[in-house]
Amino acid sequence: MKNLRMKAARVSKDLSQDQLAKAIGVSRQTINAIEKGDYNPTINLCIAICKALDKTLDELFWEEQE
Amino acid sequence: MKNLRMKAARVSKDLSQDQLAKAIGVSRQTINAIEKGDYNPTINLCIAICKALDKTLDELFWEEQE
DNA sequence: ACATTATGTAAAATATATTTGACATAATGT
DNA sequence: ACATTATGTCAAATATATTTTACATAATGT
Repeated sequence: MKNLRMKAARVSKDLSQDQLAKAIGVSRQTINAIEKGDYNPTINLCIAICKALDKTLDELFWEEQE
Repeated sequence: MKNLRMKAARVSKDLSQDQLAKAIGVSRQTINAIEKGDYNPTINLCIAICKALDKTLDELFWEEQE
């Protein structure tokens, strides 16, 4: 299950995976893996991603909301 | 930083740390550590906790909301 | 056509989340 | 006073998140 909401939020901020990774302080592969799915990041990393993208946990990581 | 919101949600469901742990399929120590704070659980575990307690990620793990 | 940036992916190493087993104490009920 | 449940905490072991290095390909611009 890809995380398309996260990818959309990143792209709408005009950030590459690499730029987002550096802004947060993790590797590009980690960002790539989270967007790709089948990954289980830590909550602190999710929170850092949310802050960088101006979103909340529910908006990016809670289950499909319509 | 203790997670008092999670503890409150658990207590209001009349669940012990041990009962919640078993319901989710993790160890009691993990639940204890998360409530105690200074812990960095994975997002999947957070989601499992939220579901067990009928809460969302923002309600239990997003920063202090007033 | 060439160079550059962005993305997808893999294997080995490292950091850290989680478990297991154990012990101590507080709280509650009988 | 005793038994039982709930919680707090620790150390060693195990599982897994994350990094590092590396290579391949798609997309874009010149």
